[in-house]
Amino acid sequence: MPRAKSQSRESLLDNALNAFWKIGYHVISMGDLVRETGVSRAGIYADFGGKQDLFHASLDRYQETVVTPAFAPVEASGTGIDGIETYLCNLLTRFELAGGFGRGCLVGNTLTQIPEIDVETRAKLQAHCDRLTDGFRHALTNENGPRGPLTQPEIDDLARYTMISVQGLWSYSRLTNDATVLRAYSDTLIAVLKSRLRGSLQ
Amino acid sequence: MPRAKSQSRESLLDNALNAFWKIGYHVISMGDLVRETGVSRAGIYADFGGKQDLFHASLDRYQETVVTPAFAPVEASGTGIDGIETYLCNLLTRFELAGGFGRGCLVGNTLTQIPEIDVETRAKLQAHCDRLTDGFRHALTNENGPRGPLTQPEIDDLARYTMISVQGLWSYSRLTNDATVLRAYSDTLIAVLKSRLRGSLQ
DNA sequence: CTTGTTTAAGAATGATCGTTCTTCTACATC
DNA sequence: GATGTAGAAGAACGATCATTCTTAAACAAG
Repeated sequence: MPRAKSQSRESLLDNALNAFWKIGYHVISMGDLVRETGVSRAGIYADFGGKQDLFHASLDRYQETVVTPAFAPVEASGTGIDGIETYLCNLLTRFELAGGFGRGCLVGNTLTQIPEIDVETRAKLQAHCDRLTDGFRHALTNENGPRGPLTQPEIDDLARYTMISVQGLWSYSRLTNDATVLRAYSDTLIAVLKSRLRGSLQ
Repeated sequence: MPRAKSQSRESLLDNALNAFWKIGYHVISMGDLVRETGVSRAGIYADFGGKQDLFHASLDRYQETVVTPAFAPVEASGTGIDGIETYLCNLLTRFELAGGFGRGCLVGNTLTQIPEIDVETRAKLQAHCDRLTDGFRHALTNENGPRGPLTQPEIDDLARYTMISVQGLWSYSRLTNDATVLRAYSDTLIAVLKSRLRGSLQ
C-alpha cells in the first residue's frame, strides 16, 4: 500500500523551492538539495525525475505558495491602486524583517540564468510575467473606472510598466540591504501610477 | 623578450566578456572559454589566474568598453533628460537589430547568481549601480536647473528610481523579443522623469 | 648548428556534478 | 513466525568541472 506522499512531497518542494530561490538553479547541487530537503537522492528522483523536473515543479509551487498569497491584494476583485500598494508594502516589510539582501524573485533570478534554447522554462517565466501584468491591468482598470482618463491601450502599457518596474525592484533587492531605497522606489512607482490615473501626465 | 601581450589580452577579455554576458558565470565552462577565446587553458591561467579572476577582469572590461560608451550621453557634461533618452534609445535600437532575446545587463545578470558571501564581486556590482545612479543624478540635476522644482533629496530618489527601472528593463529584455514593449517602457519612464521635473507630480 | 629559454598547447588530475543502482530496513500478509 | 514486497538510504558510476603539469615548438644568443 503506497503511503500518503502528498505531505512529504509538498514539504520537499518547499525546501527545494527555497534552495533554488536563494542559491540559484545552476549553483545548487543535488547534494545540497538532499541536505536541504532531508530526502534521499533516490526519493527525489522517484518523485520528480531529476533536477530540472524538480525545478519546474518548484516554479509551479512558487506560483501557488508565494505569488498567489503575495499577489492576492492585486488580484482581488474590485481592488485598485491600493491593492498594488499593499502588495509592495507587504513584501518590503518582509524584506526588512529578513534584514536585507533578499532573494529577489525566483522568476527574475531565473531569467538571467537560462539559455535561450530552454523554451519550456522560458514559458513558465513568461507566464509569471503575464500573470503580474494581468493583475496590474485588473487593478489599474478598476482604478481608472468606466470613464477614466486612460484608454485601454494606455492601461495595458501602464500594467506592463508596473510589471517591469517590479522586476527591477526585486532584482535590486538582492544587492542592497537598505530598505529605505526600496521603499522610496515603491513610493515613487505608486505616485507615478496615481499621477497617470489622475490624467496629469502628458 | 616579452611579446606585446596587451592586444591579445584585450581580445581575450572581449571574447570572455561576451561569453560571460550571454551564458552566465556558472554555466560557462573553462572549456567553452578556451573555445570562444581561442586561447589555451594555460594561457588563460597565466594571464588571469583563474575563472573568477577572468570574470572580475571581464566586469572591469565591461565598464570600459560597454558601459562607458553606452552611458556617455548621460555622463556628458551639461546633459539633461535628453541624455537619458538617447542612452535608452540607442540600447533599444541595438536590441532590435539583434532580433530580441538580448543578453540584458552583465551586472544585472550577475547579481542574481552570486552568493551573499562573495563581497568582492558584490562590490563591483554595487559600484556599477552607483555609477548609473550618479549619472542619472547628474543629468537630472542639470535638467532641474539651479532653481528647479525638485530638492536635492528628491533628485537623489529619482536617480535611484531611474537606475532600478533600467535594471528591470534589461532584466525583462532577456525574456522578450518584442521591442515595442521595451520601447513603451522606456517612453513611460522618460515621461515620468519629465513630469517630475515639471513639478506636476504630487 | 647548438644550446638555453620562453610560450603555447593539450593531456593528466582530483574534485564534484547529476544520475543510477544496490543494499538493507520495515512492514503487510498468510 | 516466515515470507514477500515496497521504500529509503547512500554507495557507485560516468561525465564534466576548474586547475595543474608535462611536453613540444619557436625563437634568441653564442
